[in-house]
Amino acid sequence: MPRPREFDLPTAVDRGTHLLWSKGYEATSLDDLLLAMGIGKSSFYAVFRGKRDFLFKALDHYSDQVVDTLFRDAARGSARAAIARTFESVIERAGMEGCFLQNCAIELAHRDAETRVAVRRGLRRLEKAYYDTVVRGQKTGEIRKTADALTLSRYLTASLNGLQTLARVERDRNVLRQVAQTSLSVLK
Amino acid sequence: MPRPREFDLPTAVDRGTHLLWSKGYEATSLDDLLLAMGIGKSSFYAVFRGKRDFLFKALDHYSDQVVDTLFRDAARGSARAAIARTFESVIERAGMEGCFLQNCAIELAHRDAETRVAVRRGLRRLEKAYYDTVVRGQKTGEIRKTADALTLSRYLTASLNGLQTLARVERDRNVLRQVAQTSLSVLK
DNA sequence: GCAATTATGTACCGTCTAGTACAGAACATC
DNA sequence: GATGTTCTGTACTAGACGGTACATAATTGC
Repeated sequence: MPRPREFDLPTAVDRGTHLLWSKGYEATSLDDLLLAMGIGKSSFYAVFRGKRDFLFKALDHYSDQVVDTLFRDAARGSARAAIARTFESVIERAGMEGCFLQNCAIELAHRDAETRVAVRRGLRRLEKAYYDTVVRGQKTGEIRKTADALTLSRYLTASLNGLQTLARVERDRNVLRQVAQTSLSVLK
Repeated sequence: MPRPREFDLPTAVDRGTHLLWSKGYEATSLDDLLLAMGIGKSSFYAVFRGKRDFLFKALDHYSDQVVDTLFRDAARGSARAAIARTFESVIERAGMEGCFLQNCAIELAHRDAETRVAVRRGLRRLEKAYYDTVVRGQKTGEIRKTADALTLSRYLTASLNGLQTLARVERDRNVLRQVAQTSLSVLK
């Protein structure tokens, strides 16, 4: 009975997410968003309550993906190397759009409780991925056992975000690598 | 001959800076800005070329102040304690407006070259303050001499920004303190 | 008090904003 | 092919946006 929608919703969400991610929430107009998603206004409002509502969907969508991307193949091989790879991938993308979670944390979280919750949920997932890897590294002896795994995972999450900030203005990848190396030296 | 302006320019700049700092550039309208600064449009455009021009003035103004504030009395007493105090003052202001330099780095730096330059200049000042303190600490033996002072100062700048990000969504100050302590453990 | 000069308030410009209303097109069922 | 349902393009709203133009008010030197 119902006519099926013409566009692919996951694809549209993915495209819209990337736009909010790279341009920021306030700087992105609804028309920008629709153009990037490749859909019309009516279709958009048929699925989402508005721009703000879409932001939460985008944050969830991003959170789903980022951990998978950063921690691909993290379960095998060296735990320290897996963690180092997450830092390296930030360095590779220096000067680009950064981390959507951090962007929203900085732009919106201090004045919007709902966004704060969504960002926190995403950062917790990242923290959890670090935690699992740290625990594994502590078992194999790669990572010192004198430090609390939970604290270390939070420290790594914060350090990654610090590196992201620096990567916005610092183009010299060797500088970023030295900073990353210093951050990771805590694990030894 | 010329009629003197009615408002105090430094005060107006300071107020405007604080608004851009707390609300973000895109989310702040020119009218918001004028209201906060307590001046009219004509007066504003008589002094600044526009909203964007004011941003640069605000960034410079902020950069002048933030280092002074964070490193007040940093030259005397323990160097490690002075650095720890900068982290502590971030923790005290958890959930608030964060660091204007980081905010602009995240919101604007990747798509605006001029802002990037202004932010980098500000972060370099912070880095320099850390550098001086680290060098002093290394002389007194408080901070290990095996690490390069310049790298350490960059690491501290990045770590402070990482803590700022976490402080946007994490209200538990003990968690933030543990992360800060882990960051500072690199100095030993 | 007068003229010269400059700061300021206000009205205005065209453009863009998020969001709504609605007509018509496209599909599934029968 | 008719009918009912849903999707989608377009026109529209009311207001906000950054920025400009200009008349008026306020101060100075004389």
